[in-house]
Parts: sequence; structure tokens; C-alpha cells
Amino acid sequence: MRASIADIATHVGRQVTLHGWLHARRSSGKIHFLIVRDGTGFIQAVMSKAAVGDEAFLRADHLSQETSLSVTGAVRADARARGGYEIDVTSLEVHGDSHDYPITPKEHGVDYLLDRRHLWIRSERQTAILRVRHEVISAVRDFFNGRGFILCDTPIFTPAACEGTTTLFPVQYFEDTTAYLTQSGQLYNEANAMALGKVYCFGPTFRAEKSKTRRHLTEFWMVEPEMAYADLHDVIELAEGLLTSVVARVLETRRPELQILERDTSKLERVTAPFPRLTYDEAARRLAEKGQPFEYGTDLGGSDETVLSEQFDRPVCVTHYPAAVKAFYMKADPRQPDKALCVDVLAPEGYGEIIGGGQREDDLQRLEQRIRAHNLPPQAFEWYLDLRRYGSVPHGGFGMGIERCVSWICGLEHVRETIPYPRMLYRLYP
RNA sequence: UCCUCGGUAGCUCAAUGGCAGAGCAUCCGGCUGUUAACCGGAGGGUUGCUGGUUCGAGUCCAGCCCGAGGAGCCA
Repeated sequence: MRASIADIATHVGRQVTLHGWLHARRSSGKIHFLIVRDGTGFIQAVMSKAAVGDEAFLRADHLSQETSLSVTGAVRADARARGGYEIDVTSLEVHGDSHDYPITPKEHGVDYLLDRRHLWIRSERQTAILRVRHEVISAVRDFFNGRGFILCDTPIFTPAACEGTTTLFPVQYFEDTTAYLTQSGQLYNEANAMALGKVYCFGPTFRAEKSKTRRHLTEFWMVEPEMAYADLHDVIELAEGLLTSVVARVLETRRPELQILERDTSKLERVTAPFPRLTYDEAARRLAEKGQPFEYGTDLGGSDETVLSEQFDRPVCVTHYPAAVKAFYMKADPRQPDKALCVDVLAPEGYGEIIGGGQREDDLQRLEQRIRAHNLPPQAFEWYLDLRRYGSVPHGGFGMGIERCVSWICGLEHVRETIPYPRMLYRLYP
């Protein structure tokens, strides 16, 4: 009977066949310990000379790492085994051999592993991270679908800068047109929200910034909800609801993976609403109290975010940044026009900004002014201005970077491990 | 783009300006409860590249290439 390792507990006492790969092998004169993985988990298969006979035992003597094989045997609970179960092999079939597998059980450098990312993802740690990523994405979709949001994806080829502030990847679009890879679905989302009320897009995003830090990728995935008839308060509540629901789901379904990653889950248990809320001015005061060198009026830097988030045990929402440092479409606070109705959510433990968003400028004249002030080509935004010409309403939303979110939930050092094939400044292979 | 650090065996790393080394991996042998198993043996080198200083350079100097961490920018 065919079985998978994930549900091996349901097969105790029965004879099963596992289809997988040899992850590692330890051998004695008359007993082999084969660590087999099948994509759903890892298990130790025990092959004794007495049980399989001399010939079969000898053949298994030289099985090497990542040989694809099927093992058949009885499932047995065993306290000595990691995972609690073992399989006593009665027969073994090899499908494809594997010589000099480059990723050995010993340590390797990051550069070496990234050059072999297509093989690295087979490791226990990497498969655990990718399962958590899957769960985060799945929880995000369930959250929005459950709240009546319509998935309405935005284009990846775009005619011009969405925000005009960051560098874009140009691509040749037929003979004589240049298109750019999207850096945000934001503007299209606003149009979609005027059509469907509550929408979200979820796709890859591209930033040609020459960033070289543990928080940056040139290609990453972002989920962006947008709501018509919504203000900053609604946006913050939505962000809070999303994060608490995603963390709760991962804790509920991916404990074994978090354990493999040695994640301190008590820190995730504390991620419940409400999140602390600070204005930019309050944040600046806190930074000054901590002696953090910070120039009032500028955006928060990486170390500023770390100092702030360390003061709380859950994500913190920072609102009302100076309008000057934020994107042109942010609505100014009517009560203090130099501040924007925006929110950044900073993850705990120094993981920094994982969500950025706010209320959008819905007044035609003010928006035109902002476009001019940012030196953006007005003709590129005519369609966007139409949204203010034909039934403008207060609206808002945010973007959440999936990789930063997964990195935080998994407790990783670098976002590059949260995506199957990371794209970075100096890395486009494999 | 800037700052800092690094590049030596397949991998991870040692080596005061003076014989190029270890562990793991690989191959051979041993071992019936191993958990990155262990024990014995063998093979394995254009020290990133180019030039310079020196009796002598992995080591010092210059330039270049590649990578990592950080800054700026951002999710």
C-alpha cells in the first residue's frame, strides 16, 4: 500500500511503500539506517541484513545521497526515531542513482547553496520554510476571500512608474515601446475598488533598486488590498486582522515546521489585536529617548525601525509620516496637512516594515498638485485622475510583502530563503 | 553608488614572509541501534586573475574580477 511520510502514523503495524529519495545513510556491518524523504517529510528506514538477505543488503551498501527509491516495509512506532516512527525495510527499489550530490550533510556557505538553489530546496529546513510560505499565502487568500474581497489582479507590464520614486526594470515591448515591470498594483487596485468595492491583487513585484540587505529582493510577492469608502482607521484594522489571522493559521497548522526552524513560537503567540499605534511624532520622541540618531522629517531607517519594534511584543503601526517622504497618492491629514494619512506596520524582533499603506488622495485638484510636485508625467496618470473625476470616494489599502512576512514568522536571518528562487542584485541563477 | 569583510582540496576552514594542512565528502576495509554515527587506510591543490616588491609570496603592495554584510531606497 502506498503511503506518505506526513501521515505515516495512520499506518502503524501495516506494510507500506514509500516513494522518495535517500536523504542520508548510516551503515553498520549488518544494518543500514536510511533517512528517506518523500516531499511530505523525513523518516528513518531500517534495513537489517537478516531481514532482506545478503544480496539486497550489499546493494544498499553503496546507496548515495538523493538516490530516488521506493522502500517497502512495516511501520513501527519507535521512541528512538525523530518523528516517532520508523519503517522496517523488507524490499527496496532504486529508480535513479545520484553521484557526488553537491550538498552534503555538513555545512556550506550561502553563495555555494544559492548557486545550487534547485537542489538546496530539497533540504529539511528549506522544505519547512516553503511549507510555511505556502500556508501564509493560503491564509492571506482565505482572509480576504472570507471578508468579501474580490481577487482582481493588476498588470505586470506597465507603461510607466506607479510611484515614480524607485527604479524600474525596463523591458522591450514589441518594436519601439518600452514597458516596465510593475513595482506595485496600487494604482490599478484603486480603479478596481471603484468597480468592485473591496479588492485585492496578489502577484510578483519588481524593484530595480541596488539594495543589498537581508530584507531585499528584486523580485518579490506582494498582496495588496484596496477598499472603497474606507479611511485610515479601516486600513489599520484590516492590516491588524490580516496579520493576526495569518500568524494564527501558521501556529495552528505548521508547528512541526516552526520546530524544525527552531522558531520561538511564544513570540508568535503574542501577535493578537490590538497592535500598538504610534504617530510618526511619537515614534520620533521614542527614538530621541533611546538616543537613536534620527533626523526629524526623514523616513525611518532600518535601525530606527528595529529600535521602535523592540519596545513592543507585537507588530506596531506607525502613522502620520511627513507627507514629503511618502508617495504622491497618499492623502494629507486635513488636521495637519504636512502629515500623510498613512500607516507602516513594523514586525517585531527587528524584522522591520512588512506592511505599508494608507488612505489615498481622493481630491482631483490636490492629486494633480502632488503629481506636479513629484515631477511625474501628467499624461501617464490621466486614467488615474479619472477615478477622481467620476464619483471619487474616500478609499485606502496597503501592500504586504510576503517574503518579509514569512521571514519574520520563520525567524530567518534573510528573506532569500523564503522564496524558491530568490532574485537579487547579483543573483539571477538558477 | 558608498563603507566594511571575504575568495586556499568537491565542501567548511587552518597555515609568524620559509616543505600546502585538517575535518567532512569520495573510494577501500571494519562494525546490528545509528541520530551531522564511529574506527583504520587511500586518492585529491593554477592558494580568484594580472602585475610588482623579495633570495623566497597563500601571506606584503597595486589594479581588476567575484561574493557577503550594511547604508541609501523600499515591502
